[in-house]
Amino acid sequence: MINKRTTRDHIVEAANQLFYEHGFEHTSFSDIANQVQISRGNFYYHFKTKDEILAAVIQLRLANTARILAEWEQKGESPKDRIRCFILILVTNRVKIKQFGCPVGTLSSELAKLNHVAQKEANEIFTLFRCWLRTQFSLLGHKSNADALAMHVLGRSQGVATLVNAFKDEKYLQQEVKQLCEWLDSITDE
Amino acid sequence: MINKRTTRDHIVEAANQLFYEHGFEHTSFSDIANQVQISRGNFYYHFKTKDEILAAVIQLRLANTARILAEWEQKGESPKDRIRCFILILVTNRVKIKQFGCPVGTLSSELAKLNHVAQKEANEIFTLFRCWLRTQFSLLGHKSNADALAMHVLGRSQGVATLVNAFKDEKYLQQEVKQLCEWLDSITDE
DNA sequence: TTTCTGTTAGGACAATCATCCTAGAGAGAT
DNA sequence: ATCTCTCTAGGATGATTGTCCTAACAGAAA
Repeated sequence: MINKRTTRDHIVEAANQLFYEHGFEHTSFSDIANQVQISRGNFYYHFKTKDEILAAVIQLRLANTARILAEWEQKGESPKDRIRCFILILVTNRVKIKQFGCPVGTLSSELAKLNHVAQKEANEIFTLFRCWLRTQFSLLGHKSNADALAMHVLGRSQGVATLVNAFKDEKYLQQEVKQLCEWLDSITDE
Repeated sequence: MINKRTTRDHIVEAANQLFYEHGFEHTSFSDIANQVQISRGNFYYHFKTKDEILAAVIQLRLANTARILAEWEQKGESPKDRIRCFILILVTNRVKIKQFGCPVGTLSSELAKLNHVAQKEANEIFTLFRCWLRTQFSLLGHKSNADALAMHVLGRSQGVATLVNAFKDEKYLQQEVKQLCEWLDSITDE
């Protein structure tokens, strides 16, 4: 029972990484099986279809995201600090973003093109960030337009991730992060 | 010669559309052949490999982009008007963006994940916009940071396109476009 | 007519894909 | 030892992929 869970976890973790680095469609059963060092037959025992793996990967990402947001909730003293934590993931994950873009945004747009059933679930990851940011902006006193501000920050991050991925320009990333932080300052202390 | 809409052109146009709507990898030879109503054999006469079609599609997009930028150059009276033209493509193409995202950004990130050889050529489309915007900001008197401003507008647009595609929220799009235009005003008249 | 050249159709090819199946290993219980 | 159950391995399946081949067609040139 314990052994089953670990193998399954290994599969989901490998799929999570490969879906991010090579895309959902460009990742095959064999790719994942090779990464985990198990046979394709064993693989099938744990997941009947590719969509099942995708669903599991999305669940994993949702859980990881929720965990990170909870951590920020504790770490950041003020709502402003917490929002800064969000902005700074661009810096923290810059190496991977340069190579593969934002995991949330790229999965979302890939599934949109495939017209995939899991599209909605994948976008829930966006929604987690959105709601969390909205809460922080509300706490900052921007109750009336908290959602718009949340979407704004989310969009700015997405844009930066896309262009950093295209141009591999770290200076641009730093510049935009700085600008975003300044924007955050400008709407908080008045 | 005058009305020379050759089979080859039809193929490239169909591929251009399908690559945008379903992605490069998820579009097969058969898909394109079906769309153009020709046989796969005829197809092969015009393009030996899938990468050749991709290269042709990118060339088509580069030409189309250059044409549009030239049009804006003539239509827009001031550099500011021209930059506004760029910002407003989000509104003009909002229906397609909602469904499939930005054609430039999504192709770029897909090819990045595939580690495709045509990655660089695809990013040239971004570069066309970037250089054109840079020129406009230079003409506006922002010579020293024209490139940063160009990248900023480009990034904001990309972010909006990604989130509109995910959330299908047209009100958010309108709001961000308005904000971008206001930002443009704020850095021009002082 | 015959010949040549550019174009088309349709099938063949090996490779790869997601999926499915069966045999068996290993451990624990009886 | 036998039985049972979870887990694993590896091959088979049929569909689809990108790629390639060859025969036939059309129109112009000879």
